[in-house]
Amino acid sequence: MPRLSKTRKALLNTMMKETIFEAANSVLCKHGVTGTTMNRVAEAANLAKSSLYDYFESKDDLLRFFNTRLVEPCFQAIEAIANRDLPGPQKLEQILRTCLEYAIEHKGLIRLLAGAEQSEQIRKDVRPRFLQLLTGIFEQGIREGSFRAHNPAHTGRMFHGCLSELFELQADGASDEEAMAYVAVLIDAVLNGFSIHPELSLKE
Amino acid sequence: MPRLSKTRKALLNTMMKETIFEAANSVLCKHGVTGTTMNRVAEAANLAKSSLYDYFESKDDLLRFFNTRLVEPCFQAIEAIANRDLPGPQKLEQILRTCLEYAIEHKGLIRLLAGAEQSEQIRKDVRPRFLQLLTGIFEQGIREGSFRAHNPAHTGRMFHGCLSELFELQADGASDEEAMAYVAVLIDAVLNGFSIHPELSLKE
Amino acid sequence: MPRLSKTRKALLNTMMKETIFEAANSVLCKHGVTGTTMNRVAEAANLAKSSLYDYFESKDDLLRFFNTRLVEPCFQAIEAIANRDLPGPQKLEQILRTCLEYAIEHKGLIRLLAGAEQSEQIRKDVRPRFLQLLTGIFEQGIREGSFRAHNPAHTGRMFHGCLSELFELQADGASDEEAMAYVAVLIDAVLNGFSIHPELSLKE
Amino acid sequence: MPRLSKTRKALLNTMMKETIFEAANSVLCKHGVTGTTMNRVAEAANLAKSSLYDYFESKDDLLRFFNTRLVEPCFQAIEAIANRDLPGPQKLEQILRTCLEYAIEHKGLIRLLAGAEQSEQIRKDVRPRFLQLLTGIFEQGIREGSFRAHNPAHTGRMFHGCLSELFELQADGASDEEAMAYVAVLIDAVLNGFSIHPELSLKE
DNA sequence: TATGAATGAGCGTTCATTCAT
DNA sequence: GATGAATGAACGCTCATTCAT
Repeated sequence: MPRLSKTRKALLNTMMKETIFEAANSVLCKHGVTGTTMNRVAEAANLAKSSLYDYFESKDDLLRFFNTRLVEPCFQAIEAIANRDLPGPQKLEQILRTCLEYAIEHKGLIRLLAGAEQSEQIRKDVRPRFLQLLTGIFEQGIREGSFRAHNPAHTGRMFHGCLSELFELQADGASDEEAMAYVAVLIDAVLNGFSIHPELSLKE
Repeated sequence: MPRLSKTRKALLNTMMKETIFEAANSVLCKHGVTGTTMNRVAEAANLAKSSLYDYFESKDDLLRFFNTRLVEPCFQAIEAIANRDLPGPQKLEQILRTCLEYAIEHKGLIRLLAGAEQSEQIRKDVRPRFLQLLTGIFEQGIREGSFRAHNPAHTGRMFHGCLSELFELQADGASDEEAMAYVAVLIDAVLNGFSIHPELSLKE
Repeated sequence: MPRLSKTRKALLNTMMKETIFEAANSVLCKHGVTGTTMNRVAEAANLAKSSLYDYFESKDDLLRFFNTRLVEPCFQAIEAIANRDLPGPQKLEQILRTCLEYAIEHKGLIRLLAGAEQSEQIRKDVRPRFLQLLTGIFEQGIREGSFRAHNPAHTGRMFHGCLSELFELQADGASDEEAMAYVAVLIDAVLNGFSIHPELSLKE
Repeated sequence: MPRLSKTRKALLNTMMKETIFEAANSVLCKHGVTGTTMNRVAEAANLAKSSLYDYFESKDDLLRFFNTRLVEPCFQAIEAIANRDLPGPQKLEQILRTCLEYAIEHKGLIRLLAGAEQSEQIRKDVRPRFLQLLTGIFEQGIREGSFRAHNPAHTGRMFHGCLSELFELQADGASDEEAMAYVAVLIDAVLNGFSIHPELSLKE
């Protein structure tokens, strides 16, 4: 039964990675990125420190796994939305809702993405791609005539900032309801702006 | 002459703190928060490492001083704007411009406020106060009839997110011109929204 | 059938040791003594790391096996030469040629015997016996009247030093031809000395 | 008195380096190059491990200090001899005597140079230079008509091998008298060869 | 007052070895 | 008999902090 054994082996390996990942996740939630040391992860996983290295090549590798498991799926869901045949504003709305779902489900994600101590790795990987994606949506919105002709890189960035605050909000311990309310306001503000009679507000 | 000597002492102490702060600031700009070690600060200040402890109780204390010297003045300038007798939208605009000026002038501030390595301490101190202040402005704006009646805590948060991106932008190495352009778009978007005919876009 | 099974067992055991040895040898050639880790050996042998311990008590034991398989045969060939009925100079010549052959054939031997990372174990085992053997040959040579009446322990040691350089030369990456040339010079020098009119060179 | 203080400082620093060096030297003698760990050195020096790094940048730096303090002076003395206006054979003789002196005085040198566990660093630095130097002397000797026209790189190498054995001899715990005797034999052998009537010994 | 010297806890990583299955 | 999982000790190194002078 070498096939079975191989399968089993792979499965066990995957489960251990998962266990360690969860341990690391809990450490991350408690101590932040900087405080996530191999020592603490090992302790949380009830393993010898050296055993971590049987499943992750290095600390970097372990952190990269957070990308794979938390950030990347979320980002890909976002990317899928961006590629749909939808008007820009609705894309933004759906992206927001997706982020909300992820943030509610995976609390660890928040530590990773909230400003305080983002993993350098993740920042470098994801941030530019995300900004570019948002820029694209704003470009589309402008083309469609639904958005004003602002520099889309800048409006994209603004939207990104508002989105980050969603994670911050949750990192601050807000309830899921608050997070949902925040998203609702954000959606409305994107579509309708903050201001009443906006085109007049500055001139008068 | 105990009084004079006391005064002199206090003055000297203040000057030394200043010297060390500047040294630390230069280190911060070059190496980031994590890279700001007591060793490097001492070297930059031309002082023995142990002498730093005569003026700052700990590294944390030193970092908190950045709050006092960089973040706090900026925040107080913002607070002053918030307390002026101005319509909400204009307050936001002036706050933005103030932040821009500070960020351009004090590059160390950026390292402190942006990205992966923000000082946890500073976050905890400033963030809630800032959010509250922005909330107040949005409340005022709603009262004045210039802003829609969104939950002002949420719109404040959104604005904060957009503002954070200003620091991120600069941490990414953007030119001052780009930063200015971003601020201009942000001001316009706050006032006029992203969308065209916003009040219709959702209904149709 | 205990006897048969015992025989078979012993045979299998021997074969496994051989397999592991060959794997270790290839690792040794590639990575040197220090770089020969149990992990690498196991990988090269296509065995679990722990299985190595079924055949060798410890890493030291494994390294000692190199003695048995590489060094010892070479040494015994040398010993055989020493025991032949030959004049001393010719014994030395044949020993040299034998060493050359071994070194050319078994590159692992070189890693074991040359340079910075010689196996301490092997040194301790082989060196004194080799020195003694060479001493014996020089004694014989003196008795026969072919060598000057130097302290044979010392001349033996000198010869050993020259021989070591053969391995060093190869460890430095010299071609087989160079190694042969070195041996040729060494033979000639032993027989004829470095100097011309040697017996006069000091007196004049 | 800044000048005095600076001098004192430098002196103390030098003395500490010396202390650590001696501690490291004792560790080296006891445990060999591989066994010379920062832990052991610190313990031998009665210092915290981290304090070693106040005087040496790294373990490599510490080992390089052995070069500076033990190997290099010896090598430079040898180099000076090589550059004197002397016939080749006498150069070799003087080099031998110099090595003997050094080896008698600095027992730590022996662990560094004897084959068992030479420092890789030192090997790479010194060995080729030494071989080249010896080659030069043999070239000169051939030119002068005192040495046979062997490939001088090879005879140089042979001489180097004989010299190495001097250090080995001492590492084996031989008395200074034995070492001297070895050198005497080596000198005589270089000048007069091992063999009697050498030019005939092979032909007949 | 200022400092040089020293420290201890902790970091990420490696590796020979053990043991239940 | 062979293995995967796990371990503990040690490695080189960093850094905030302390203390006698």
